[in-house]
Amino acid sequence: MGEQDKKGRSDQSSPVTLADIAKLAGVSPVTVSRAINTPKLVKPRTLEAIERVIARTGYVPNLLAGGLASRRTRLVAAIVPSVSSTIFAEAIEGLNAELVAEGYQLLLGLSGYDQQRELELTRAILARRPDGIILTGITHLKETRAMLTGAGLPIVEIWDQTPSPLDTAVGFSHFDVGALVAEFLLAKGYDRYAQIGANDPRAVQRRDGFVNRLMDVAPVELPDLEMNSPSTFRDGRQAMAQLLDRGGGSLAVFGSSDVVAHGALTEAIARGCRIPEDVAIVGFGDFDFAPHTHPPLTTVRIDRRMIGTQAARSILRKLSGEAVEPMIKIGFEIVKRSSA
Amino acid sequence: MGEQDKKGRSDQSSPVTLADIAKLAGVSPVTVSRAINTPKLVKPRTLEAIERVIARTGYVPNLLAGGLASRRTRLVAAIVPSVSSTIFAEAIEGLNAELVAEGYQLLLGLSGYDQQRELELTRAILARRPDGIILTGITHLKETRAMLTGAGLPIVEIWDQTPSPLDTAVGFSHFDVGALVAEFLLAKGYDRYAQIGANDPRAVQRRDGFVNRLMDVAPVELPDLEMNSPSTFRDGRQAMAQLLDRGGGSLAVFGSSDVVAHGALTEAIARGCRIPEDVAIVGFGDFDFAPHTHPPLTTVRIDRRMIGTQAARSILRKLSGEAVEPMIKIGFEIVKRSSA
DNA sequence: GCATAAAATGGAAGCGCTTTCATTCTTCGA
DNA sequence: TCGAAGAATGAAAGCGCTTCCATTTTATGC
Repeated sequence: MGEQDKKGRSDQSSPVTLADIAKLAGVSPVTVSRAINTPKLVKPRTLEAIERVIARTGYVPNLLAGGLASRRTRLVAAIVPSVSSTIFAEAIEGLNAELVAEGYQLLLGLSGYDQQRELELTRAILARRPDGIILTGITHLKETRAMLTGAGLPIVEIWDQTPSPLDTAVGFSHFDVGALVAEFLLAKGYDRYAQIGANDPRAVQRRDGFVNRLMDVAPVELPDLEMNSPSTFRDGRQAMAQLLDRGGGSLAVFGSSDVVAHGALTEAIARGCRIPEDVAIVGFGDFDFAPHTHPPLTTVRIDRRMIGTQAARSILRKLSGEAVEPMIKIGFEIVKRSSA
Repeated sequence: MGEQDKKGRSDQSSPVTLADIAKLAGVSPVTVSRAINTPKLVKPRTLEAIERVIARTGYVPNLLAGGLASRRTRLVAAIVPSVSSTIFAEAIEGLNAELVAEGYQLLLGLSGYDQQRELELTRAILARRPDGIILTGITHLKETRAMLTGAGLPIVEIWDQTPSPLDTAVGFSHFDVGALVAEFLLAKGYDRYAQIGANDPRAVQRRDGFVNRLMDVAPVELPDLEMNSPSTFRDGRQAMAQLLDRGGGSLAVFGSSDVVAHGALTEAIARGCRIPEDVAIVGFGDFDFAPHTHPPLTTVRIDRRMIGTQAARSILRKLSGEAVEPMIKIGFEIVKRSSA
């Protein structure tokens, strides 16, 4: 079992077509099509006969042909930076669950935080005529935007908030997250405030919100390091080392993700700092490990999965002709543990 | 910008077709097709003219039509249990990178460790006529196997090892992993040996290998808990609690994943056990957090990404008519840290 | 300058399905 | 028993591309 012809002939792939089923069942192709797509339009007796033939032959409809003819592919595409980061993975899971329940399939694109790649992916994806597309973030290349709006399909931008989405957006204000964390830390009172973070647009927004809120209180220190997204444990550790080397009083740090915050935390501990008296750290994302770091990490929680769920619903609703609000907000909250 | 017609008319989606381009460029459709797919068959002058028209009109080829006609979709599907577990996410990333480089797209299916869902996904996926398909594991429903072999496309089963793959497999022996861990723990000498794990086929294989190797030395204890995959931190903690409650001497535990091992470790620490004198723990997967647990987790490392990479290569090679060895083995090794 | 091979191009058919729109069966009230 | 309305079914066309083959153009050698 399982010998695979190497591309040679005898490759009858799916020899059985809808026409074959029709012939075997003694009906016309249209009827078979209806039996599959709109069974209630077919007389029970006929339906049963057709289903029997389908089962017997192992017929698998060709959705390429179907999609070409009907202009509906039941395919929804999503472009995310990465999937090995829990943050996007869970959104994908939520998205997928919702889509599958409605008979849609997920076409995945990974952009690696690269807008040029996002553009190429968009082109490749649009070529498959998905019924809808989901993008991460609200900053895209001009060409990407043009291509997308020209394609005339439902679009959802996730993970961020904007008054002017391409079509629809599901997310929250990263600026507000930064401000909230600043507020939180401010209430506890530290001598120094710093931010450690990556350079993707959303992380930058969080930093800006943080900096902005602290503007009148203290300058926010930034480590002198180039940190590309996704930032790593090592990044966090190095950044913290730098901050600590500068000396000064008690330090409050906002990390652009739990990963980087965990690195920072580890460095602080390694240097014997007392947490959170000498050094306080707040992360972002509430990753799985956050409750289990030493000490447990205070962080910002977002319902990641819900982002995917809502994105799917937006698309699905649009496809069924319902109106959808252009901006769906997702909540966030600080989860207080021991690191701050 | 961005108003989305609600399914109404005026939905000319992609108004421009290959025929339009042909007309505008003053050539026949065939020539445009060649300009896109096999540019070297077209005279430079003509090519340039066509490309200009394409750029000007923003033409995006319809791959549904293309795939239908050519019987090649440049689509590769992958079914994995989940994507929010790093373990599969990284394989997906590796897979995707390799595919994209060759102009292929990834169609993703999430089975949630459910074979019935795997079957449904397989059917839905096959309907899109992918050029190849990747499945997780080597145990599938009879119907799934039948459908797959009948479809006549390259198949790769990943994450496990087998002498009789459906077509090709990329992975390693989970049984051997279990045996290796047993060996490792045995060398250190403990009074009791236990395994904590999930119930997916691969986790079970790891347990069996572990149990088998220890057979002549000591009975391997198992907690009395139902643990569905993916097993959780909480599962690990509870399981360890149970094992510790039973009393007895020093204990060596093999967890079916780093997550569950981390939970176990945490419980042991919470009870004041000395690690690794009183309790030793070995995980599986070498997840990102493994070096950062307290104490750092000893575990089994696999090149997860490479599994994806090799899977993609297998498919790609098959598609280009090259021969591919039916079983590609991926190495694994114990990463010794402080927990064992 | 001409025959010949090679390079470019085009015509026709068809991939496997769905969409009108038309036709044939049923059902049911009068 | 008949006719009308509704339920089932079917015929034909076409979705947008590629394939196969034939035809035209260009380059090459003598």
